[in-house]
Amino acid sequence: MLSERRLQVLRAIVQDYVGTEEPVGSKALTERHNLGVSPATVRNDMAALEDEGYIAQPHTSAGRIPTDKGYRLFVDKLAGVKPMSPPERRAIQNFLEGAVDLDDVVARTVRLLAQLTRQVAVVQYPSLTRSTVRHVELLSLAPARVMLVLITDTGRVEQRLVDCPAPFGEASLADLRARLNSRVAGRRFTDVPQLVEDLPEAFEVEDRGTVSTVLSTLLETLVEENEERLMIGGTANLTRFGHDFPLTIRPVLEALEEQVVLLKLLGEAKDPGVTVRIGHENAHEGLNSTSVVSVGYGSGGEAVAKLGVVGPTRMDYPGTMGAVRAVARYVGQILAES
Amino acid sequence: MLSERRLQVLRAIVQDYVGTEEPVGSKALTERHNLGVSPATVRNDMAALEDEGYIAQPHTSAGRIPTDKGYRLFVDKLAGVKPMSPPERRAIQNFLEGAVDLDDVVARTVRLLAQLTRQVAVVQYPSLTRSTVRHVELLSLAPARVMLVLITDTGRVEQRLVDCPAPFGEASLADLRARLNSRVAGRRFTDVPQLVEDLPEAFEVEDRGTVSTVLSTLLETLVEENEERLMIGGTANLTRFGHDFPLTIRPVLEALEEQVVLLKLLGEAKDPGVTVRIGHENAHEGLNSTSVVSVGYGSGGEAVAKLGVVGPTRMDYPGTMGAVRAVARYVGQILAES
DNA sequence: TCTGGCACTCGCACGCGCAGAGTGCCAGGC
DNA sequence: GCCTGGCACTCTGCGCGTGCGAGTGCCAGA
Repeated sequence: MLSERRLQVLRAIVQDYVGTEEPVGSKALTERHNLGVSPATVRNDMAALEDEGYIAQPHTSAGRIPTDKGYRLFVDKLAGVKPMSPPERRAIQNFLEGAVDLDDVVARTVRLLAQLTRQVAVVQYPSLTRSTVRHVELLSLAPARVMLVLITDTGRVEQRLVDCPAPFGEASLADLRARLNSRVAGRRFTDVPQLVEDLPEAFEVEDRGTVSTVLSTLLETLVEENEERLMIGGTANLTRFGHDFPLTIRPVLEALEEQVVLLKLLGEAKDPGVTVRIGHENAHEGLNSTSVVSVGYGSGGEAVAKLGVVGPTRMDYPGTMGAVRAVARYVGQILAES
Repeated sequence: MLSERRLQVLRAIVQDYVGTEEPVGSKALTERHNLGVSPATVRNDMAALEDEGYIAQPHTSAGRIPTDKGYRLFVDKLAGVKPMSPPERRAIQNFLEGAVDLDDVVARTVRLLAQLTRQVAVVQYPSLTRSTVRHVELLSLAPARVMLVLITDTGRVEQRLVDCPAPFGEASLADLRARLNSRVAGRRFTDVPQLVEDLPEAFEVEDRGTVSTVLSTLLETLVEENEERLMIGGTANLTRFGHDFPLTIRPVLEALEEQVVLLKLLGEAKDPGVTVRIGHENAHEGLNSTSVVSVGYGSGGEAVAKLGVVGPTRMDYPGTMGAVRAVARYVGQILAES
């Protein structure tokens, strides 16, 4: 177990390194933080911290920098979440309230997060897993062609073209529309399959094929919608990564383009609060020198999606966590209102 | 006017520089291209080309590199568009045909372009300016709340919530839906405003306010939709920019995030064929060291949107132009089929 | 008009040495 | 037992000078 002072030393190292981006030595530490002890003492503590794997030296006789393990301890034990100031909160709220539709909400959220944290922001579109169906619309485009429009309670709209195995009359279509909506409107996505299971039986034999086709398209759409979309922004902030960033930045850009990777990344965060994954804690190796700060957000009590930022492990964790948490909270409010 | 050989020298310089990324000297030129003359002669030609501003030396006694003006001449006079090989064409077609919906078409196109050109790809969503309305759907969500869903012939769906000034009955709603569709279905966006102008007059006085509100929301949506969306990809290719790229890459990333900038960029290309804007020809100064190769694409004869790539001025123009043109052609085909 | 030759100019890589920062360790003091 | 000041040591980074090589411009001759 580390003594109280050693923890303070670690905290000071993290703070200084995040600020200066340069390895920090014992002397500088005692000057900038009044720890009440001499550099020599700090040196001993640093040696101990290094033995434990919390800090490391890039090369002999340079200062120390925190390791992933060091950051982990810092985040877990040594630093809280820095709350946003009231003016910042107001700015966030104002900015988000200007949004005109869901796309705009997401777009604004991305910009906001990127600006506040000066890092790369990632925002997942509100998930439909927990969403409910608001309305299903069926439009006849041709005798054997139907357009299916799904509207969810989060305001998303998805459409699919359905080629019917047989011509389908307007009357049958209206019938299907009515039956379908009476069963699924207001219900959860996950409940829909069993709710419509026996629906084809209510129709004439010659229409059953078409009804089945429409239904299976609907189910596909529901599933597909769960493959979330997301939006990223603030990639220009990657240039602040470090001096050697040509090598670092490349895999990060590649990872950011793989939506699957990002979704998995956000998905891994299970905590109700802000989750931080540091360096090698990230499964994707392109992101081994980055940290991901993420949190769920949602209109009600339930989180319907996640958002977060990706930045260098050397980041201001308390500030970033505060910004991410605040933005998530206000986005949730906006979604609840609309 | 430059002699034939000097043009050949310029062409050789561009090709070598694009290949090696290093300033090219007179000796190397004569070795790699059999120009039939000695280095000394080439030197004279190079001096002339430099006087005319087609090439420059980064510093005294280094080789020459092409200037923007040199690339311009190269693109206009010295190089054609390199057609894709049949296997490449087949690969493009196969890849695009796997798309399930419009979003997927655009997403695949971006990936394809980025891969083929190894540069940053930008694809604009098919424009609605020339699109027509397929259907307008109105759904009653609450007594004084209507959801408006617009479906276009390109398969896009947009929805808006409308808060009505007064409660609006189901019957009136159905009436409005019918009248609206009979007027605007199949019509061009640009024609819609005058087509619905006198529509409120057909309704009872107490409903007119609501009808007007719905209509103006519809018109807003049409206009807003013309603020095109776009998708970008392949940003990881920016890392191949050059050795000094920290400074170069930053403004490019920033420009890429400003959709407005990109749209303007693509919009500037007026030619029916492939357009190339080189270095300082780009209005946005963050893109002064990049070239933009773009082309319109569309389902019919008309171009409904643009796509292109952004890369270093030192790029393989013939190959890039060929890839951009081929992708545009096949995307057009795919759109026409669906 | 082209060519070979020649002198010239720089940028760049290399080697060297120095200063500075930082460390580890040790002996002494509270 | 823990903290402190001192000291020797080890690196890295930087500035400087040098030599090399690539590339040029110019000129006289074919």
